[in-house]
Amino acid sequence: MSAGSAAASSEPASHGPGAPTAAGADHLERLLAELNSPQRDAVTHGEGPLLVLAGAGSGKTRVLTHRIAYLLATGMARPGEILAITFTNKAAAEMRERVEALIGRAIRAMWVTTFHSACARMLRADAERLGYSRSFTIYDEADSLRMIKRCMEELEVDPKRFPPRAVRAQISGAKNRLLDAEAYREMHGSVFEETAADVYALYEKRMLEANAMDFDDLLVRTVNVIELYAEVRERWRRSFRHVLVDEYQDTNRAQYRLLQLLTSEHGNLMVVGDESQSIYGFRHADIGNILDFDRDFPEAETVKLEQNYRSTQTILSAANGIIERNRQRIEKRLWTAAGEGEQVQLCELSDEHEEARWVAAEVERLVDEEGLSRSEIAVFYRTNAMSRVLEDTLVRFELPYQVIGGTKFYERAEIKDAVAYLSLLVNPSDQISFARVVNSPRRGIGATSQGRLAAHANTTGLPIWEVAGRVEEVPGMGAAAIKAISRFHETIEALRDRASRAPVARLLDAVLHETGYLDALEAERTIEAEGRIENLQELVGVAGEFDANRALEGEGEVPPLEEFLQQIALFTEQDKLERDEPLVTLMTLHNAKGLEYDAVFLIGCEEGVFPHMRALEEGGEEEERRLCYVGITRARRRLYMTWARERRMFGGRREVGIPSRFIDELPPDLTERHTSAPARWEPALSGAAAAPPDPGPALELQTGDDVVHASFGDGVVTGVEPGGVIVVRFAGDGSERKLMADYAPIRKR
DNA sequence: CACATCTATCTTTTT
DNA sequence: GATAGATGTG
Repeated sequence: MSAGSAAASSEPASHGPGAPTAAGADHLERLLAELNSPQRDAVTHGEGPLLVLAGAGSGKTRVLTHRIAYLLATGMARPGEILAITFTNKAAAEMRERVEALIGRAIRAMWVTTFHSACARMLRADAERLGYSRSFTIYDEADSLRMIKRCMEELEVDPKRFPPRAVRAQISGAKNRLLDAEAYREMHGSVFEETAADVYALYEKRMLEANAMDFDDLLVRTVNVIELYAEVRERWRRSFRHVLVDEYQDTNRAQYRLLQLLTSEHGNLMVVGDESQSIYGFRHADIGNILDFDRDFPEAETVKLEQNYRSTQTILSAANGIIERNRQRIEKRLWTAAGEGEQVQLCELSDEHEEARWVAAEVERLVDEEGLSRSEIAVFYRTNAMSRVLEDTLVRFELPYQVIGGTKFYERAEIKDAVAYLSLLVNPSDQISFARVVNSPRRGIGATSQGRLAAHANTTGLPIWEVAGRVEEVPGMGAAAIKAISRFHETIEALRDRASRAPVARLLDAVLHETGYLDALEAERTIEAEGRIENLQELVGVAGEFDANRALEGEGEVPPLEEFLQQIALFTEQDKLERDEPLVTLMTLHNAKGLEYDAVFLIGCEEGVFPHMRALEEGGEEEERRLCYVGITRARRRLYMTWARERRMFGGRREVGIPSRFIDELPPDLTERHTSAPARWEPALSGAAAAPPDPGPALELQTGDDVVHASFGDGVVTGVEPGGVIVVRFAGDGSERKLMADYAPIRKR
């Protein structure tokens, strides 16, 4: 602790490590002793750009945290001069904690955040230069899509011919390449792209009027303001003399540009990443950023971390075997000092239900017989929809679990409503939030009246809230609507009066009561409404926590409500990952990045599912393979990969499952195959090229077939009913029973 | 204007 | 099998 404060109070050195004090030297030695040789090279790097190619599990967080501690301990940087960027808020919090543990004290002045949070924070200071107010609202994807639909309506674009989602994808893509509407228009020429350009132009106009930014805007506007204003540029460059970026392989062009703008003078940019784990290309992440780092920053030094501290050699060899097939990569081979470990278990099941049961049974076995904690077991799948069957099964097995991702807390209607109320208090121009809450609960302000309000706002250029304040002036507005809107306006105005002073939790509570929102829910008297009320209470709880933290840390410059809204707008699901209770964790492969578990199940390894058909169509085979690599390398000791011979997609169609190409790409001697037989799992030949296809799914039974039941003995099928139910009369006691053909322990004679 | 019912389409992955 | 949009009814 003494070393840390001594270093911090010294002046930042403009050169490499100076002569530390005796205590400092001791501290430094301890800091470096915990590292292997390439890790130490990275941590003790002097000034200038540095690329750390960190294979999975090679200790990249360790390198980052030690590097920061090193910068502080040597006096190369003061805490306020460091900007460290991570992928999720959770990763950021963890990194801050670990750095603080290393240097032995809290360091509030240091920025450790995500790209989006950092940008939001910078924009709070400078958005006014771009015509936004500092209290701009952050629109999530659903909000921004709503705005796009509105713009399309206004331009009379047929949403059947031009799906709003596709238009939004175009706009988002353009922004990520830092193209504004005009630049985009010049580069594209099809009818669709022309239309997208029109929508894009109007969208930008309406977003500015609404004082709102989408996720892409946060990055783009930050780049804009830094490019346009020399004083802003200078301010941030001076602030961030050392910039460190985690998961660099997932950065896009806008983020790259931002880093370039911030660091081009001093060149103190350290990026850590693994091109083999670049899995956000669909969101315009550019793997070229990491592949071409040494070209973009010619004086860059490169360090490769290949020793893995997480997994068994078998798991690493499996991962290497897969990723080797990619062309877009930098040669890198993971190795470990740990032993070989267990073979990779491959299992073919008849359908997704059997797959889920098999996974559940194996989880149970791992817990009961191998002594694993449930919290050390995870199941990964390609798409969120695949969690459903699994969840049903885990419930039946009474295995406590948590799902990360999927329908998120902050996407629930009631939560979005509550947040929209708060947004409207802060930002009266916010059209989308206005539209969301104006008639929720029902106030008799329907589509017609809302349309009139919006139209009047658009034609006069007045903020929607102004217009609502003078409804009488809106042409065509009926008397009842005028009254309802005026009342609504008064309610919100009264709440706004308190907004700047009151703690967020109390304000939210007042909002929910005084707008009649809670009353309406309570009046519903349904279980669903009760759940909603509970969710809202949880949100009040979140706000209370926020208030408490704020009181603890002292007030910032930003009003509490604004800060709260910004924080939850950029909150992600990973952030709430629970590690205390022993729960089996279910999530998509994308969510799995950066995590590790003793045992990992990768389900749905079928062509078309994983690799996903649409990804393949878009030429993303290599990215799918990287996704597989990410999944495999999450496992410490045990890895299971399963596929189903048949799977029901979107509630009906049966799809025939062919084992994923990734299964075939695994080195055969590392694997052990199992195939579902009607009753049991028999290990097949180890590493056999392909298990002989089993007699198909459930046995096909007809009336008159003779069957044997494990406990009831011989019987005859007397009926076949829909839903896989068969009726069997048993010879033993003459009883007739209904059985599930798929699940009952029966076989044909 | 609110609510119920029907339908088409959907599923990648998310800061 | 869920949801959003369209259509119909009171």
